[in-house]
Amino acid sequence: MVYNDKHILIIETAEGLFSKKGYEATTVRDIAEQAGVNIAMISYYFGSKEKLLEALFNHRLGNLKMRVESLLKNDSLSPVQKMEILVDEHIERVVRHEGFYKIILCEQVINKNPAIIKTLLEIKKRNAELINEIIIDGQKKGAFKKNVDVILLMSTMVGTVIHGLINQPFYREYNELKKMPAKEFEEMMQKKLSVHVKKIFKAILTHEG
Amino acid sequence: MVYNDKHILIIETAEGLFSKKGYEATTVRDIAEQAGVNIAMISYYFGSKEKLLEALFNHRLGNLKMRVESLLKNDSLSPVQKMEILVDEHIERVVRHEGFYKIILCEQVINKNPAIIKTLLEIKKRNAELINEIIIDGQKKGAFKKNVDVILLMSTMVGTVIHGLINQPFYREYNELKKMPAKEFEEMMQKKLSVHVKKIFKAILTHEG
DNA sequence: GAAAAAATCAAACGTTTGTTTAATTTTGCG
DNA sequence: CGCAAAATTAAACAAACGTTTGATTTTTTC
Repeated sequence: MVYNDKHILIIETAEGLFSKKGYEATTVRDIAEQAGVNIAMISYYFGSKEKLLEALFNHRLGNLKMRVESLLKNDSLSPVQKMEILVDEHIERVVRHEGFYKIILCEQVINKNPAIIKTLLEIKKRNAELINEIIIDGQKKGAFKKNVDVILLMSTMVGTVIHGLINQPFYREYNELKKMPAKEFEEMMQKKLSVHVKKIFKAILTHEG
Repeated sequence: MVYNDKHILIIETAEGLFSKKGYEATTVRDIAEQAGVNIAMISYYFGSKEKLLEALFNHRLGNLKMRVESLLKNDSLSPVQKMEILVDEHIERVVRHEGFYKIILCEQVINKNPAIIKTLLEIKKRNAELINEIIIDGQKKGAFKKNVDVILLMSTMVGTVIHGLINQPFYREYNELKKMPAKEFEEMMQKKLSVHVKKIFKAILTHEG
């Protein structure tokens, strides 16, 4: 399925509403009004509200050819460097599409749509295998420890980043940063998350000291 | 507000459905049927579906007098020990009420109910201050590093644990543990999470060698 | 430029939603 | 018991939901 401009307008309008109000609480009338299209267009283009959600997942995850996958083959990078790029890549993606990753978070818990479940599972599996390859390479080179739990490592990365973003308003309040401009704060948070997660990865993976 | 047996039956039935299907997708008819009560009882007892959600948050978080708070005053425990107890306490709570913590996860993103937002913010603030006290104590005693980001530390703990639980089915598949009995797997996962998060905490907090 | 296809629209569709009503049963108390 | 309060019920409520219809406009194709 290839989407034209109007498809994408509707999809991304829906994305914004789904992420703010949740999928179920968002009505097709909401979406149509905010996108400036007739209500019937959503069924006309996508078939149903649920198919629209599938289309959103398709739009955001369909061509997810990770830049990162090429660097795996790059022998000039150390396992540690590869891990750092992987972390930054993930953080950048979640920051750029924060709304969508909030939707994923909720739909992972709630959703029973087989197509969406399958998509998410495939991505997780691919990421786990990618990370595992780097880890095994690092272990062979003596840089990484034995007995690394790949899924727990991923859970920490994904969980830390999305919770860091969800906690942003609380972070501002707790650290008395309410006056900081949004843009500046966002960049600071991205940098802090990057340093934080990398530090965790090093602690779990490497024999530092 | 004090809840009788029927209140609690309805609240906990709703909890199960909310956590599986989401708040919006769960109907009061679902709840009434599964709880074995008449549909009108929900409005009669709680006023509305939304008030029922508030009652659930009240029920689970209202008397959340942390066992943990007493140990803070306990001078016979080291800061590291306190942190370990704190981590285990959190994991145990989330494992025991996995459904409820899934609801929190989603409602944090979606919900705009002022009472719920306020409750969650207060708990976060109290937890942050509790953790911060332990950290400051650990720093004074020379056991902990300077410049610890409390909110990021919390985000890692909370995010890792809930994502670990969400990823359980994937964990089983990826690690080929499908045949392991549910009970045994759950205990293993809880133990793994405990070790994993504690390791992270030590790496971020202490000057290990 | 005429015919065909695609896009857009207002209106209506049947369902389902949370909530309320009004009648009835059960409970608690003097 | 007797009576008031609480609990429970089936039925009805209006509102909102996702979707469809059928007419109309716009675009594409030859």
